[in-house]
Formats: sequence, C-alpha cells, structure tokens
Amino acid sequence: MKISTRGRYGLRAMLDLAVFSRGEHVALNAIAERQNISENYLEQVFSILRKAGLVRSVKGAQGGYTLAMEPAQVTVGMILRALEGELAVVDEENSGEGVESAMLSCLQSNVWDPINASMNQVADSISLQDLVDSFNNINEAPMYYI
Amino acid sequence: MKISTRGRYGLRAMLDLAVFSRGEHVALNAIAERQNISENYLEQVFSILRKAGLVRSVKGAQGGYTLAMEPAQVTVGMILRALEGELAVVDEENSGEGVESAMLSCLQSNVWDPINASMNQVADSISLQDLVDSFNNINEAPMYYI
DNA sequence: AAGTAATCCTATTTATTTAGTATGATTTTA
DNA sequence: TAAAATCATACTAAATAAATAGGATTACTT
Repeated sequence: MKISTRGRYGLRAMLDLAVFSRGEHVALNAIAERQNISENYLEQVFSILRKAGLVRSVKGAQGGYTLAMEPAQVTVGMILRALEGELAVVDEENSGEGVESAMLSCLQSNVWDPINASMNQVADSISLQDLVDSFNNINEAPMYYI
Repeated sequence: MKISTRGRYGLRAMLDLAVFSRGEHVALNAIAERQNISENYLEQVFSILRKAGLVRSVKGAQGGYTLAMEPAQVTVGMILRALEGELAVVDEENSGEGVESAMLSCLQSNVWDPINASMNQVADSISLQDLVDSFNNINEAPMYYI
C-alpha cells in the first residue's frame, strides 16, 4: 500500500534537480548530501530514471545529471511509474470461471480500476514545475530559475 | 504500492458474505472453499474484521459470521482501512528543518495528500451493496437477496 | 600522459514484511 | 458427550525492499 523509498527518493531527487540545477549538471553526491540519501542507493535510482528518459547523464569529472525535459513537461505520474511500475493498488489477471473468478472481476472493475484511475489522474495532473513553484513559495526564496 | 492479500481476501470475503448469507451465519470453511482461500488465513482476516465491527460472529457448531451492518451502510473504504490501515501511499512525519525537510513537506502537501484523498474518496463512494448489485448483474442470476 | 572525479554496473547482504501453517483452547449445538 | 465451529497465538518460509560494496568505464583537468 505504500510507495517505496525508491519512488520517494526518486521524486525528491527530481525536485532537487529541478530546483538546484538551473540547466547545469549536478553530481549525485551533491543531491545525496542535500537530501540525506545514500549516494550508492541514489545511483540505482538514477539509473532507472535515465533509462526511462527522465534525466540525462554526463560521465567523467565535472559530469552529473540534468533533467531531460522542461519541469513543466514532466509529471509526478511519469516519475512514479518509472520508479514503481504501474501505479496500481491491485493487478491480478483473472480469466477463470466460477464464483471466485466472477467476484474477482467484479472487484477489479468496481474497485481497483477506479482507484487506480484516480491515483494516476491525480499524479498526472501535477508537474515538476508545480512542485518547484510550491517549494519556492514555501521557502520564500524565489532565487532559483530567475 | 499494492494492497496485500489480507485486504483483497477480506474484501472478497465480505462480498461473499453479502451475496450468500442472506442474514444467516456462514461458516468460514464455506467461504474459504468458494473463494479458494486458506481457512486458517481467513480466520486471521475475520478476526480483524470482527474487531473492527464489520462482522459479527457466533461461536460453536452451526455458528459462523454475518455482516454487522446492511451492505448499503458499509463502504469499501471502511473494509480496506480496517484491513490495511490508513489508505495512504506515504505517511512520513516530518518536522525537521532545512532543504530536505522543506521538500518533504512540499511533496506531502502537493503529492501524497491529494493522492491519498482521492483514493479514500473513491473507496468511500463504493458500498458493499453496489458490489452485490454488480455481481448479480454480471452473473445474470438475481437469485440472491430476493 | 597521469590523476581524479564522476557515472555505470552488478553482486551481495541485511532487514522487513507478507503469506501461510500449525496447534490448541474455547464455545455451542445436536 | 461428541462434533463443529470460532478464537488466539506462535512459528516458519518466502518474497521484497533497502542498503552496501567494489570495481569498470569515461572524460575532464593539469
């Protein structure tokens, strides 16, 4: 029922990147330090984000990561689905017969599908830019992304 | 990210009870058999449901379980919260300071809270009676609850 | 050209949670 | 009194999650 640390760390790291990178590469150890996350573990998370096309990497000294798209183009849903797989509270396939199977289908279409749809809809309605704006507001420090 | 078997089994068992009990006690082994669930495991699930006030039990031979309320009064949300705890994808408390903490609050209020709210809203909008109706429709066998 | 700072890759370990099993006690009906 | 059921709890096994570790590769800098 809970989103794992991978998803939570990853979303937070993406927000960190959006707030602090200003188009330049940011090394993982900077993010890891700011966010108090194990650098080794963050590497695994960024490997997923990179393969999903959400961040770009530059290897070598002075390398690091940048967002692959504008913050306004990236939704929370895209990030979470990349890290956690389909945003779904249940995904049983069910192709049997009988009472058990009929109830499983009934629950799938009346309960799980609507819950899954609403989660995805909310997650897709929030962009990384929305988070950046909110964060800057909270911090009352509109110094980033001038 | 997934609802555990406890929640899934429990919801299915509640639907089974609503469909098949017609106000009489139903023994766990009947449900376990119909739904293909380990009886021992179902016992644990029903222990939770009983303590949550969702079912009533009668001990001894010819005993069993009945719903504690009318199916129209019980929502999917009530059942799932009883079995799974708060329906929330994240619940970190966070009372620190600094960038890390500010981002955690930002994500909590902009992402997790809205997702949690929408899940609960959907789950609370579906009653057990809705599921019974849908199940009977699917089965085209309006023979229960005459 | 060498050294260094970074990503990249993947194996291993540890901890936690989930799922299921087992057993015996208690209660009530027949 | 026997049988059928809930009740309670302890235990085990499997799966998943979280973190750690270490080396390979790449590219910048001096």
